[in-house]
Amino acid sequence: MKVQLISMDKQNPNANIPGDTPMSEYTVPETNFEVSDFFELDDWIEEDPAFVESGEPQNPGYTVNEVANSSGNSSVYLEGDSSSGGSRREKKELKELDKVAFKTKSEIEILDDGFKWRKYGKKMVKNSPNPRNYYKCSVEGCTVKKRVERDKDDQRYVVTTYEGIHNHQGPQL
DNA sequence: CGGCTTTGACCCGCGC
DNA sequence: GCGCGGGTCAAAGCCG
Repeated sequence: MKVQLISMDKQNPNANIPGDTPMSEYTVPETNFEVSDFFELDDWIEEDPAFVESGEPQNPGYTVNEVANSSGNSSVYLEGDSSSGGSRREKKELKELDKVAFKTKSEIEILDDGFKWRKYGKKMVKNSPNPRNYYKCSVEGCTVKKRVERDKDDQRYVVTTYEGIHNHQGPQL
């Protein structure tokens, strides 16, 4: 599983919205923003062959996933079961999930990335004095998850980790 | 009233 | 086998 760290610091002027950059570390001049503002995810990675080959259904998914996919392993997240009785056991279906972490300098950790999230858990982690929050895309059928926590070293930063692939285009409908 | 938070309990994998 | 760490569930409350 891969984790990409993208740090954004308004101090750095040489910011550039990725267009075809290697996505390792970007610096975006921002103050208070919305991820969706500078994240032209759609054209950030557009048609990643690997992504396409992974047999994704309808969707272009979200960059986040594509980024991860380009890392080499495609992942198919099957929650397997939308019927009743589904339980956590279903999860074994999961392959390796791709993850992408964003590190953002921000006061608030609820950055609006255009999707509607439903929080489903909070946890205090050992290596950090800060809690970690768990969110899930509230679109039916979409199993994308997101985790948000403050950087333990720099509380000014917020680390957001996306996991999974959206099975729908834009934000919730 | 319906959807989302909250929060403690529960579950699971892993290391000892 | 047990305990710990981390992730998830779900009941109840909150808020629009």
